[in-house]
Amino acid sequence: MRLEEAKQQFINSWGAFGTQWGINRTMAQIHALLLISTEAITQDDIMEQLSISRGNVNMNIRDLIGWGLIDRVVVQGERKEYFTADKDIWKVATQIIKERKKRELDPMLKLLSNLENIEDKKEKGAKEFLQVVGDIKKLSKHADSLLDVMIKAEENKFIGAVLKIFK
Amino acid sequence: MRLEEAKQQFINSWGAFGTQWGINRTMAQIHALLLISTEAITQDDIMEQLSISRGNVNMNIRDLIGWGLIDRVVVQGERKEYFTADKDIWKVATQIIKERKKRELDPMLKLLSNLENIEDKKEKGAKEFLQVVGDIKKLSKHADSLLDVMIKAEENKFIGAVLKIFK
DNA sequence: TTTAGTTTTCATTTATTTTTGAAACTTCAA
DNA sequence: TTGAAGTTTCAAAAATAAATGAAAACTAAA
Repeated sequence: MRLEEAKQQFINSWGAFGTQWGINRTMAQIHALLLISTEAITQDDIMEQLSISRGNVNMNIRDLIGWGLIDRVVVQGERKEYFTADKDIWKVATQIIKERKKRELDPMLKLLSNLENIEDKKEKGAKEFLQVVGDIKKLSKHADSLLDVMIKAEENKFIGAVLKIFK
Repeated sequence: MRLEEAKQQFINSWGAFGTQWGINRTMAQIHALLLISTEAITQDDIMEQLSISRGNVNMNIRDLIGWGLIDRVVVQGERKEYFTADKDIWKVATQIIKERKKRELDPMLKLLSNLENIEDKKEKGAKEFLQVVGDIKKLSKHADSLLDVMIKAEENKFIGAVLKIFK
């Protein structure tokens, strides 16, 4: 396989994996493209490389910035905006974890706490319901703190050194 | 909030969360319904409770069985098939991890190894590409073994005892 | 066998998500 | 100011994913 072919396959497969994880295919592809771009590139570059429309590029870039996965960079003497992605995969992973935690785990914990507040706790089946809800909540909380440790590892020198095995 | 309302909200929210994780909304709802059902229920029960068609129920049940999340059970003297879900949330989690690992992580590792086999490794940009691919592969492998530990914990008494803190 | 009850399949339909592209908006140099 | 270069928005179109429902295929009792 040649380099260009491999790059193309990386972008396509990354898009396909994204889909399975509930991430927009194009967003994943743009991220993939930026990951393997040695220099910052423009919206026009992305449009051309992925054969997609300007609007599509623009919206997904905005999302990716919202996820903290890519950055705008200013190039001296250039009018156009350029974009880059952080190449440190561990940082990418912790950033994604951080965001998904905030967007999904936190709301889930809130929901579960809510559901525990039913009035008729003596009702038939209430015990079983509360058991399941409580168990999911407990597991979610453990996952939450486990992920916190991983995120902190990125920010804290000491934990980072300990967890370096995983880098 | 009353129990019935809470159950309904649990099912609906679970479906919504599923969507975000790339899981079919109905599949997640059926699983939720079975999680909070004290007894085994039939396809007709599910159709009625979730207001969905027979075909839909049937296909999603098949998928859920494929994921190892629900089981067919035979009820004495009944012609119809009944279904139950394992209520042990830790088992549910490890089962999902196990399956996603098999369906997604393994193929990803295979892809990445493939991409490392480019012919023109001296080409401009090849070094950076191989760096990113290699890094993702490394991280994936670490995630893979970390998840293996978690899965093993479910099957191995000793590790299980150690990780009991997370249950 | 036959047949009534039950499950499965899958071509079509429906719903949801994503993409497009043109207009509106912004920015900045002349 | 003006206008050209660049960016953003969003209604409509296209693509994709999911659901329906009726027919086919099972299954077990009569």
